Amino acid sequence: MKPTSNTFEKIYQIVKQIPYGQVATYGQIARLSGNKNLSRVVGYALHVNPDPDTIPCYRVVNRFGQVSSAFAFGGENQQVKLLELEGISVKNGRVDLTKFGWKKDVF
DNA sequence: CTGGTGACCGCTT
DNA sequence: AAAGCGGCCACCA
Repeated sequence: MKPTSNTFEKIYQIVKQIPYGQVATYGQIARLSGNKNLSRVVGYALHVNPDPDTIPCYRVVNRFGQVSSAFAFGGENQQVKLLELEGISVKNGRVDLTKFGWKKDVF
């Protein structure tokens, strides 16, 4: 059991729902969580990342498809590497949300 | 207890 | 059209 706040749990739930080979944005997760302004808390939620095994925070990027610098959960290159391993082309730390953006509609 | 910050985004003027 | 500002939640000092 985790006395974690309901909001955090929701965020983790959404991030866990991110399919393979796709990336979601903080705003998107925040919106799906219920409050669009939760975007900030989303970042914090991944920051604590209590379950990096279930929460692929590396699949979460900002609205510009750019990976945050503070991410560095084990190496900025590691983050980009993981995305590339998923089949996501990372250009200069940037991802094409137009191609890899989490589109629930298409899926 | 209060103030301020933070892996952000959207809206208003 | 562009620019600036606020807002929500949680944690830290």
